[in-house]
Amino acid sequence: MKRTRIKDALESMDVGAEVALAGWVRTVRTSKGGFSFLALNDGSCMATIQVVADSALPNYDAVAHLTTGCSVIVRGELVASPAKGQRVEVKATEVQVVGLADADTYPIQPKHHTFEFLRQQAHLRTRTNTFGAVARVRNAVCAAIHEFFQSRHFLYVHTPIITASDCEGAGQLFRVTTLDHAQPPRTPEGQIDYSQDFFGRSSYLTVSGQLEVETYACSLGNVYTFGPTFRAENSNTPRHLAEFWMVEPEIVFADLADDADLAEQFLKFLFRAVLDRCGQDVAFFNERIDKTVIDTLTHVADSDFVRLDYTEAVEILQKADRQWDYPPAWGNDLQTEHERFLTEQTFKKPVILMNYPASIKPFYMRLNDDGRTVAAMDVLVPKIGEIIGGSQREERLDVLESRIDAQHMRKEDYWWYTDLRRYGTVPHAGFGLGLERTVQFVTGMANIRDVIPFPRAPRSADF
RNA sequence: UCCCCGAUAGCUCAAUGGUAGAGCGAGCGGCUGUUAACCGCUAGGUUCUAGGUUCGAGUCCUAGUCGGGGAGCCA
Repeated sequence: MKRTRIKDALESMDVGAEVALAGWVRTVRTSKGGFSFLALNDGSCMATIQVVADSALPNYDAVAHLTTGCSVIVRGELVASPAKGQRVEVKATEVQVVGLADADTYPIQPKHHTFEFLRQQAHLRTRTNTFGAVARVRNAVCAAIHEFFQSRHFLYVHTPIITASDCEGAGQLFRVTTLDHAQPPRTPEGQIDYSQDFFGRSSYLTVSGQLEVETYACSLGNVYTFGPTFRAENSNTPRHLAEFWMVEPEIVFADLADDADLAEQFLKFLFRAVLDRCGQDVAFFNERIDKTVIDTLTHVADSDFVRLDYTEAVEILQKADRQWDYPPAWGNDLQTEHERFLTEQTFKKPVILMNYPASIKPFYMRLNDDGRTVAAMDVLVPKIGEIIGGSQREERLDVLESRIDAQHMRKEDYWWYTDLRRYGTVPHAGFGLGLERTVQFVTGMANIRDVIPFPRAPRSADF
């Protein structure tokens, strides 16, 4: 059948049009006067369309007993609504009941549910206003990510999900193995012999596509990866997942300032795209979830990001008139309370913090001329905190190798990575943007587990 | 992993150590061009689990499980 999207019927079709709607019943209001009102949703938009079914329908008795969650196909005429609340409604000439939903057991009721409850019903929660809206916004963000980079001629690169490099330095890794856990092969020393494993060595799920994507950047120009990422950290917070999606652009013949400019343009593009294309959904979030979302998004999209050296930030924090749980000190990483103070109190807009102490950052970040800081950059936004982490990469072979040594890593594991510096090295830079944190920011959703379809977190891998 | 808080009807929540309730949802009836409609009636409970204190525990104590918030790690 050729379906009429409810969004089209509501927004752009003329009275008198014949429509064929298909979707799920949200609420039913039956009058004993011989007609029923069905509120129908098909996911194409936030709104439901009102279907008027009367007793002239041959199966009217069944229609009048529809309940929340039933699926139906409705054919009829789009007519002007005589009552307040909607421009148009559908006068049904046929209501085909496709699937019933037993009201005694169907978990989604036309009432408020907590997000904690709906997380246990993740397969059905997209039938609610909130999760339908989250899904549409997430889709819009993903489309905008590709648009932004494609329109700037960045090459989309698929970096591997499974990686054999066992020390990328970005957190705990999930091991990938086909060995028998009960009886793993052992080396003469009694260690598990991973040389007999599937890949002939230890392998893991990736924590970042950055090192691999640098190889494409250093031959094909500006590139980006966009895919799933895995961290085995025991993080139990509303901002962390064990499986999440990350966007990682890499730009060549570019330095940290170029990187920061790209990050700012990128975020503004994404926020503007959501405001322009998901108006109904964002309006819903602004009304029901976080009353500041639209103001914040608009403000961020229209204002210049602050650029601030780590060293200056520490000075600002030390002079601030407030008590810290952790007093700021040069050489320590900034605490969440510090980051939020800078972006929410001091500047009231996104802040790009740059040039962190080398001792607290990974080996691949470029050492600055002062010898004690690296060309790192974090973009901080209100409420979420760090949404982007990036850096200019160390392109000088000797400096890179000494940094690898200093962090007690094995140079031979990075032979291909250092080759990029050995042959035709170029200055380059990049960053990582957490997709879910971005969706959190634009929707105001407080818990990251509610902006990904099936969240994976410690002790939580249902569905 | 650490700190704090929580777990009672399908859902959202009440209940001084003394007979476990309400709203919503569901079923039935009434009413109505209705808007998460409205009115009435009915059904619906191992108060997370295991111990303990007490004449008596949803309530107090101990341990555990699960969930939420904060912190750390980070995107």
